[in-house]
Amino acid sequence: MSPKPMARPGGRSARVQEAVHAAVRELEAEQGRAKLTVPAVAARAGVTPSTIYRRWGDLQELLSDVAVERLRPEEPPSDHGALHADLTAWARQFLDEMASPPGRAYVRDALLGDPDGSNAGQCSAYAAGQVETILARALDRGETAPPVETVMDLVVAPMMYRILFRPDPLTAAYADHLVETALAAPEESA
Amino acid sequence: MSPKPMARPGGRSARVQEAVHAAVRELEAEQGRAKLTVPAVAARAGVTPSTIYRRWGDLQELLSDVAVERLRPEEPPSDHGALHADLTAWARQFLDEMASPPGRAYVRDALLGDPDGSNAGQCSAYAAGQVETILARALDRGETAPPVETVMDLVVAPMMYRILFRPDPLTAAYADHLVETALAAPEESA
DNA sequence: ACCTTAAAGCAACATCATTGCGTTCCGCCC
DNA sequence: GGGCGGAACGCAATGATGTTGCTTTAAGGT
Repeated sequence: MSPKPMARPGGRSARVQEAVHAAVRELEAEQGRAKLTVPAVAARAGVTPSTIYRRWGDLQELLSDVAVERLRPEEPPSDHGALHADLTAWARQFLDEMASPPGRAYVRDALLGDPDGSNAGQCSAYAAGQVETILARALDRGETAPPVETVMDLVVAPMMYRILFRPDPLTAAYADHLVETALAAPEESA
Repeated sequence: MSPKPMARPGGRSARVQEAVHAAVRELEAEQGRAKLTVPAVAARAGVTPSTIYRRWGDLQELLSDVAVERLRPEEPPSDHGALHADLTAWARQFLDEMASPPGRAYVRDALLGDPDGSNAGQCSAYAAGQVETILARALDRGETAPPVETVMDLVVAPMMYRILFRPDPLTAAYADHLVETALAAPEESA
């Protein structure tokens, strides 16, 4: 649901949506979240506040929308020629991005203004898609690979849990450890 | 940080805090979250809105505060005489409570109004404490038990991840599966 | 019992959220 | 290609919420 279902996808609506999203990114970068308010975003985007309220409902939903867009992976995971190397590299990068202060903020925002959970589902789908790509490549090479669900449970979930629920810093070594566990696990799954 | 650090713990401050918390619970039960607003809570609690704004900052922090209180376990996990049975029973109950609509709401609230992450950390600490109790009992009996961190990573984290990021319903069988995995894991950890 | 001071009350003010109505412009069909 | 229907936007007024300085109360220490 990143871009809300637009009955009128082209032209002005699209321009407004882009302008508003850009305004959010700019204001966030310039003044931080505290100064982010619907009227402020509207002014920067050259739109009236009522437009934003009508399209997004409130600030949280708008931020959630923007956050999900930022969390969308921009390219498929890099190919290192072997499952273990691919997964390790991906997990490290994922942890790095998500555990960073901006990453944490995006995740929180995505979860926040999301009454039906569709934005959060989208985030999970992004990660699952990346993992899926890595595993499919491994199978293509003739390697044995665990199911996606196993990797989600053993690698992605622990990282996200710690990011959300624990203040402690996280290291690449932790990501490596989780990958080891996942690849050592029996091949069946939930 | 459930009860904010009160320089004046006794007497009126305590009464006000309790009244406000009670007002939140009542209004939430009576009218749902949509109608929950700071002035409304203040009116029900018999306080002025400014008191709430000063003590909690905004509605989200107040809700986070109340949510954490509700997530505090009320009793130690039940003792079934064996590690496997104890963990399975606890995991099922935990999943049941957290995956329910009110449970999801509390978790989200707790994460939400929590700039420094201390409330979220408290939630995690509650779960870790319960697990710790179960594992300590097992060791007392002479059973071998994995470290707390392993159980957090292999049982708690996957459940919370799915609760937060996926709309799909979760079953007791899933909790059982996670416990199996955790108890089958090698004894070392992160 | 007094003094100190954190915390609550009060009230005015600023800002934000909401809504009805008129206008614009997209997308479609003739 | 020109007009038609309707969705989305702009504008402006209104009500609700968030914010702040000053005053008053009462808890806790001396």
